[in-house]
Amino acid sequence: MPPRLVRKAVNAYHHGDLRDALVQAAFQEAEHGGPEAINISALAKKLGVSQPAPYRHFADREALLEAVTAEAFRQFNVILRDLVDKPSNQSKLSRFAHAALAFGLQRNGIYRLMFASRTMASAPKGSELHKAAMETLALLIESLEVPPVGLLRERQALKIWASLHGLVMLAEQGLLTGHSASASVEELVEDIVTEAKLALSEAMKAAATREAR
Amino acid sequence: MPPRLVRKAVNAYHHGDLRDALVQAAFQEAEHGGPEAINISALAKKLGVSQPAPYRHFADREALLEAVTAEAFRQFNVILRDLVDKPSNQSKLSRFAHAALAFGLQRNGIYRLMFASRTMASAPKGSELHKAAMETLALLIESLEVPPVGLLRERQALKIWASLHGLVMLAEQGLLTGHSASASVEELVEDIVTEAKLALSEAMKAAATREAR
DNA sequence: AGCTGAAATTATAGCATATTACATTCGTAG
DNA sequence: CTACGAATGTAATATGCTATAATTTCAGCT
Repeated sequence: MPPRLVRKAVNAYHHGDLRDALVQAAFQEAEHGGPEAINISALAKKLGVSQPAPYRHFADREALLEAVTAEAFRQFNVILRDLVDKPSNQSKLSRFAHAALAFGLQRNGIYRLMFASRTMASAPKGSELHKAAMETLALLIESLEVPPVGLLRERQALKIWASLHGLVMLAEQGLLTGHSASASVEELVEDIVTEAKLALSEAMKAAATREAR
Repeated sequence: MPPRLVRKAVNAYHHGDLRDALVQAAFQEAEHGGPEAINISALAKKLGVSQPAPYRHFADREALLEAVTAEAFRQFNVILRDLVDKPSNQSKLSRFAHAALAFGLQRNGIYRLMFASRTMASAPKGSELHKAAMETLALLIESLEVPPVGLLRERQALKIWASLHGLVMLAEQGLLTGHSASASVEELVEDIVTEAKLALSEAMKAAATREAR
C-alpha cells in the first residue's frame, strides 16, 4: 500500500481525504446491507460531494469494493492476531474457530464482501487483497500449534478453513436448521475443532513413523 | 409446484410459454456469468419479446432468480439421487462428495446462485426453495449409509456439507493455493471423506456404548 | 358476434454507473 | 508572491437496467 498522504484541508471545495472517507462509509454500508448496499451515488451524497467525485479516487465501483475488502481483511486479521497471541487456557485453534464464526455471523455483510463476492475471486494472486487473505490462512496455521511437517499443517489448515467458512455460509443461508431440533452452530464448530485436532495428531504420528523408517 | 399448463400457441403476439423460456434462458446466463449475469432486459430481447413482458410472469428480478435457483436445485438433486442409488464399489459418501465438488467447480455460476446469493438466504423456511435444499441434505444423509441414531447422522452430515461447500467456495475465490505447491482440491475432498467416516464410526461407537449402559 | 381475461405492447419514470468537459484549489518552482 | 501544473472537485450528460402505467391483441366462451 502506498502510504497516501492525509491532507487536513477542510474547505468547501476540496474534501480533504475523500478516498479514505469513501472506504469508511462504504464499509459501514456493507456492514448492514452487504456488498450490494454499496452505492457510489449515495455515498457521494452522504459525504457532501458530487456524484462523479468518487471516480477521482476509484476507477469504478469494483475498485472501491476492493479497497473496502482489503480494509475488512485488515480488521479481521487484527482480531485474529490478538487472539492467537493472547495466552489462554483454551486452545488457540478453538478460539480462532469461534472468533471466525462470530465474525462471519455477526458482521455478516462484511464477511460476504470478503468471501462471497466476486471481488476476492477476481483479485489476482499477488495482489494486496490476496496477500491479506493468505495472512488469515497463516494465522490459522499458527493457531494449530504444531511444527511444520511438510505440507501437512497447510493441508489441515485448509480443511479447517473450509469447514468454518462453509458453516458460516450455510448458517447465513438458513440451511443449518435441519429437520428437527438441530445442533447449534457453536456446537458444530466445537465438533470441527475436536475432530481437526484428532486428525492432525493422527497425521503427525503417521508422518513421524514414516520419518523413523 | 402447480403444474403450469403449457400453451402451444405460437403466434407473433403471444409467446406461448414465456415463463418457462425465461427460466431456461436465465439458467443459461447464470451458468456462464453467475447470478449477476441475469438481466431481464437482455433475456426479453433474446426471446424476442418486449422488455416489460417478463414482468407478467415474475413480480421482479428476484422472483425470476428464485425460480432459476429452484430449477438448479432440482437438477443438482437429480444428479445426486442417481449417484446415490447406483451401485458402485466406492462408498456413496465419496461419490457424493466428488460429485458435489465437481458441480460446484464446473457449474460455478449456477452453484453461486444456489449457495452464495441472497436468493436462498431470503427464501423462507417452508418455501419450495428451502425444501429443495433440504432434499440435498437428505441425500447427503442417505449417502452416509448409517442407521439413524438420534441426531448424530444429521449433525455429521451438516459438518460434511459445510466442509464441501467451504472447499468449493474457497477454491472459487482462489484461496486454496497456499504458499508452495498445495494439495489439489480432489485430494482435500478425499481427506474430508476419510476423516468424516472415521469421526462417524467413532461417534456411532460412543453412542452404542451409551446405549448399552 | 361480442365479451372477458391473460399476455403481450408502447411509453415512460427512476435510479445507478460511468464519462466528458470545465472549474477550483493547492503546492511549489521561479 | 505569483504563475503554473497536478490534483480534486462540479455540471452536464450518456447508457443500461428495473419497474410501472396505459393500451392493444388474441383465444375461448357464451
